Amino acid sequence: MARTAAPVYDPQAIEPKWREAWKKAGLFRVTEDSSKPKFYNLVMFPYPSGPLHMGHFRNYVIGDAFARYKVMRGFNVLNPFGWDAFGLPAENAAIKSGIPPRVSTEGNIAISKHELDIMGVLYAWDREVTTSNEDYYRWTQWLFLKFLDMGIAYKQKAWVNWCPKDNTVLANEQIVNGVCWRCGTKPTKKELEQWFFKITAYAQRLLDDLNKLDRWPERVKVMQANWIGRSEGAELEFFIEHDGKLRVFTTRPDTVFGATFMVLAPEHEIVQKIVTPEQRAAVDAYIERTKAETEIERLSTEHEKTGVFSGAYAINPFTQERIPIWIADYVLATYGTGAIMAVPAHDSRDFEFARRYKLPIRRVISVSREGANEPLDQAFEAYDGVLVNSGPFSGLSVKDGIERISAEAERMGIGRRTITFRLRDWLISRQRYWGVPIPIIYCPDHGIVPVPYDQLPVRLPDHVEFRSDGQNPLLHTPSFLNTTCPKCGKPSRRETDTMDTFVDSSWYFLRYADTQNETLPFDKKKVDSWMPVDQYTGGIEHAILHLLYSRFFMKALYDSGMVSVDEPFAALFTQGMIHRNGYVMAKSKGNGITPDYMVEKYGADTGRVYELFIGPPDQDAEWNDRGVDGVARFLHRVWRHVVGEEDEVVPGMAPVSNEDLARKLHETIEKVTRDVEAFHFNTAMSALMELSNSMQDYLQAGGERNEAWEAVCRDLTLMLGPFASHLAEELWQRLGGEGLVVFQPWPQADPAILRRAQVVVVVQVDGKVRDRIEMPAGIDEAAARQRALTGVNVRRAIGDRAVRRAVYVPDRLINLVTG
RNA sequence: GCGGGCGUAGCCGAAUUGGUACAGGCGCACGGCUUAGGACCGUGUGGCGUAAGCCAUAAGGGUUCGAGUCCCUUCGCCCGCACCA
Repeated sequence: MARTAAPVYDPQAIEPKWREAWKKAGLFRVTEDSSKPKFYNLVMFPYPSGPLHMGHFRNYVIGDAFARYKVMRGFNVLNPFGWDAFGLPAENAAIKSGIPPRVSTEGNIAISKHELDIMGVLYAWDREVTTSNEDYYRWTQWLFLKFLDMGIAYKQKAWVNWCPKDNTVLANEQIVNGVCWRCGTKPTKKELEQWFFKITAYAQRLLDDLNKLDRWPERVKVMQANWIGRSEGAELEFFIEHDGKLRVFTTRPDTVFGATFMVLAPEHEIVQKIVTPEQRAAVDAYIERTKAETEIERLSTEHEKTGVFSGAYAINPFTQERIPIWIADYVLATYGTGAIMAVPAHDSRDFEFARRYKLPIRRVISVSREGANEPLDQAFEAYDGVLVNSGPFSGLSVKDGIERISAEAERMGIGRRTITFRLRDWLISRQRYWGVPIPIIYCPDHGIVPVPYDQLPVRLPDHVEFRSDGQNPLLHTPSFLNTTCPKCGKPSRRETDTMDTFVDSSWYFLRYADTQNETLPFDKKKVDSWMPVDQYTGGIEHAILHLLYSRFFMKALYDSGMVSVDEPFAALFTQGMIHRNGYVMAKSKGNGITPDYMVEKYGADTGRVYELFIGPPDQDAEWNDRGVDGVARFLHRVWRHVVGEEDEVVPGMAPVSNEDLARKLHETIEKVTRDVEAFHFNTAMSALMELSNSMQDYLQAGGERNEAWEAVCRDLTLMLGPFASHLAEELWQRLGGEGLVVFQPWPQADPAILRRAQVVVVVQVDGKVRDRIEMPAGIDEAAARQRALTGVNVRRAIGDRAVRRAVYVPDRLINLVTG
């Protein structure tokens, strides 16, 4: 038992030098003119909040491992990183502490960078993008002006969601479960002049092109489709008695004969015009009441439907009946036309409302013509019925009824078929300081004047006074506020609103292609050579917001001719979150494991491999401190096998041949390759552990550390390259390998070695396993059957019955059927 | 309510196309090494049974030579949307 003084695995001693080596070798420093095929690998860039924990690192480790793997597979890999650096936390901190956002943000970036570095997560740092830097946000402003030119940026007075805590407006997408996505406060309503992007102009394309995204998770596409919310139907006009008309949107024009009243949203502008003197007091009181209600209360399905009669009547254009016009907050001002025709018999909400206010309910759809006048105890909403009580249309199917009544409304000049989307235009104004200034000037003579392109950027002043009342400091910064009109030179005022930070993140992946450009946001050729992103990895929380906005940007830029593809992300992977002690790992929960702790206790590689091994990457996973120990043991064992010289022989072990070990190696190469391509990193790590176990068996059975063994060591080392990257480099060097692992070709499985001479065929009798017999590979059915019948167990299981037939799966299984 | 997904050892989880259920890790047991160790190294580990074998993938049924995988019913859990006319 020779005990030589082989060095032990000491991660802290070896890791720093390999990080230096990668940087020195220019890992991920790329240009677009390469003979290799391009691969754009991207992880969602973060808001720089300072210290990172291992929960954050799942994303970065997956991205880093995949990028390194693709380099080894011979791709020219663009693997950039940056910082989504504008945003409220820095500004709120400034109000509390007085530290300017630019200072705290830069500090946080430095801290985060350090943590990425010590974990061996490396990027094309020469392409780093920081959205709060002038050389980035001037181009965000440039794109705003471009959108203005294209007519897809506009300013409008609107009732908007206002977060009283953050003191700013919110886009519809930023209200999650009825509360502010950032701070959880219930938003209120305010009527303000605001800037919008016309994302609704792209609704149909955003919906249709989801079909192109065959490498996106189904659930993300479903969420986006639901969010876009396309509805086919018709707009119909109802005359208001005495004066005017009312347009409604309905998906069920076939039920128009059952419209027994109308409902307006309280905010509908016609309300004030039609309300009668007798009802005025009641209507005003009702509107006041609904204003006081929060969005969450009003939108709840449990919320009992309330309303008030306006005093006015409309005429149902098909029945000529006088029907009352009500005002109720279950109708939303922002969807459709803000008004509906109520068909209580066939809409559960109208039904509930009619019951409460004793309004007539008339059935116009029935399963058959006979059941026409049976009373209903709930709305009949099904599409499989026939029209009844509908004049000349009675007897038609719902489908035909929709067609014919829509056509008739068009002929009468009171309606048209139309499509409505749930998606609203994107409200981008924010009444806050730490964001991209909207490049607009208000001139007393010329009104809204865009800042000319060549006068960009509109600089965000660093020295402002933060106010405890939360008001935008820009309003109180004369040097920013006061300017002159670009058209006439008169004293004018700047727009003080800044842009939603989701604007910044809607195009950062394009800037990575051309970060140094000083004349344009990006050069078309450079962007075209990298886009689309081949693999995008990030959190599911961006399923709608960021991913929808970026798709919109890409389509708008495609239309402007600035880019040649109209979908930004060809493949999307959304990783699950890491929990610990029952909670999502988070600084605020105090359950975070820091990279510094991991590096100090185990080394970066153990942390990297554990992040990959912890479970299926698309699912949430529980951090288990003992599981980390298991991974550490695995890496130590690999070291012992590859570097060590100790004798590991255990008496009595069955010998493992070099051939068997080589086959295991090539099976592993095949499996790890397939798993990594499919993002099954957990099973890829398992496969590497299995190979290590086989190497252990080989040594314990007295296998020599011969040339064949060394070949196994080399390929295992290469396969560890993307994952336990530092360890792999060290092993590679000790094995006498040339250059860096990350620049070696990924090992290839050799079919000749994979091929077995002998295979174990499972023998079943009537579907139950009775034997396993070694047979020559490629054996035909007749021969396999003959051999299968030789087994004692098999013969006993068959007994005196006859084998009626056999099902043979070549080289794997034969099932003898007696029944 | 609508839409999507899931249910496998004590725990996290494996299982191309329907073809040996439970790979890998944790935990546990035993052994080694140690003054000692909850460290490290090794061996074993679904249940019942002396064994042959039988039973096991939420529950029940179906299709099939064969079902964790496909179909139906029920139960449970998770996620998304939720008065969108």
